[in-house]
Amino acid sequence: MSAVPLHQRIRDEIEGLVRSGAWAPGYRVPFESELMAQYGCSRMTVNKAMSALAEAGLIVRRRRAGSFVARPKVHSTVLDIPDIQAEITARGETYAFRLLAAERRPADPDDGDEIELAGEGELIVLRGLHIAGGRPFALEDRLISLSVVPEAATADFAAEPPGAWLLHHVPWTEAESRISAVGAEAFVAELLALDPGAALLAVERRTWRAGEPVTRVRQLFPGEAYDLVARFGPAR
Amino acid sequence: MSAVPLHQRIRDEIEGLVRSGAWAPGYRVPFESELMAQYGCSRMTVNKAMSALAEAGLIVRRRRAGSFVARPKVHSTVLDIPDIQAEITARGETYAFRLLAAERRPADPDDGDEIELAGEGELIVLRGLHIAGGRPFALEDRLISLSVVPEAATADFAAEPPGAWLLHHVPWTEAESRISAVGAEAFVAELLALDPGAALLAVERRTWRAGEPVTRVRQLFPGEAYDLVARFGPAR
DNA sequence: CGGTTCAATATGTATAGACATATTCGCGAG
DNA sequence: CTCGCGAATATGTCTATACATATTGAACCG
Repeated sequence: MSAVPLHQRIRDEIEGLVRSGAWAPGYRVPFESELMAQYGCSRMTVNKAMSALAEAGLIVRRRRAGSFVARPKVHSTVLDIPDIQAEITARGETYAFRLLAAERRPADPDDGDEIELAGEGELIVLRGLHIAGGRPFALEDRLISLSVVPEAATADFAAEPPGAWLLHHVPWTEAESRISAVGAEAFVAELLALDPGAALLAVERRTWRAGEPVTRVRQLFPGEAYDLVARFGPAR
Repeated sequence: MSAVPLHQRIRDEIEGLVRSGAWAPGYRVPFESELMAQYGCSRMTVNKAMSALAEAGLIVRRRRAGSFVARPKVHSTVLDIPDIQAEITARGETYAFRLLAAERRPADPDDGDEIELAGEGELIVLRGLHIAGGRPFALEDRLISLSVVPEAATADFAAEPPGAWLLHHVPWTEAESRISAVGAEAFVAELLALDPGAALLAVERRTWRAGEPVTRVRQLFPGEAYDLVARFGPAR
């Protein structure tokens, strides 16, 4: 009853192994000859699957060396506000992250976001301030699921901001962003050194890895300070 | 000196014909057998090119019938705020567009945006208000290049808002969006029925077709009224 | 010891042929 | 005239084979 063509099945299985993290970036995917043996098919069939994965950017192929799980480009998924730190230093400004609060605890049973992330397990709950050129640049509130990302328990988010840390440690995620504009509440205005009511760009992003919720972040940017740029067109 | 493989060349040439609009949506692409003859190669080579185009969503293939230039899904390019009208009616609210100003003229020689769009030719310059459920929803300022889209000269933008009209008449575009938050100026606040200084979501989008600039639009949304949602992940 | 050459190897491209499958068209029966 | 069925057709999948090309590692030589 397999209406699924073989090259598709090979492709899907490898894609699953990559996206789930079972094969980390840099891992050497089996050679075409090995996959031929494993699936009992011809090289062209394996090749079709692997070429498609390479075109999709999940693997990188090198003659004579083999095929490897790609290291996702930091800028991969457009608009992701990929890495505020990288963004700022690329502009030539100094960057700092001030961790305002950090705790580890189970989900608040009244908070849907927290329950979705933590399940029965625990969360990391963070608040921090991104600082560019000495001036406040963004306020960030973040939740991280410890059941999906146990390594987060021992990460030092004062040294490496959580966004950057997650990008480096949890590749191949999917994300959904909601973007809106809000006026600054009093305590936010104070933290960002703005007048109360000033226009802020609000970004809320939720991220999954192979269907498992990884993190949820809310970021507030002074409206004038940040332009979110998204470009759509031919990938190559 | 063609380091370009043949299947890639076939793919690129067809992609160019589609993206430039030379082959409109619905056009029947030559059969594999015809392309075999045209390029003097085997069917597998043609097939590789066509399969890739199909996967990229540029063409649709139907057994026995042939291959056709795809009709781009309105929602294709994420985050494009594709069609405000469609968005609003999908929510079950009534939609209206009030055209506040429309003119046709050469580019202002002091305005870079206008010159880029018009070149030596003329522009359509529009201002309009999107209205949802009887209340102002967005203010839109738009430029359209008449040299790239001559049909725009005879379009009735009071009947069909310019965003929707362009989506239906100029497929296969690329776009770049800049998103920020601003406080409402007095005249904007009045048009949108808000207090001056209220937080607005500002979207500026520029669109190209095969490298030619098509349109540039600035839209202002009441921050609380609109959530821009962008989702990133497996395309299929 | 350093550098060059060369052969081994994994992927890249292309071919010809075969059979499967979905869809359409036309023909013939009712 | 309509319905159903079968033949024609374009794409979908897969095989076996061949040669090209980039890269690596090791043998070889100065």
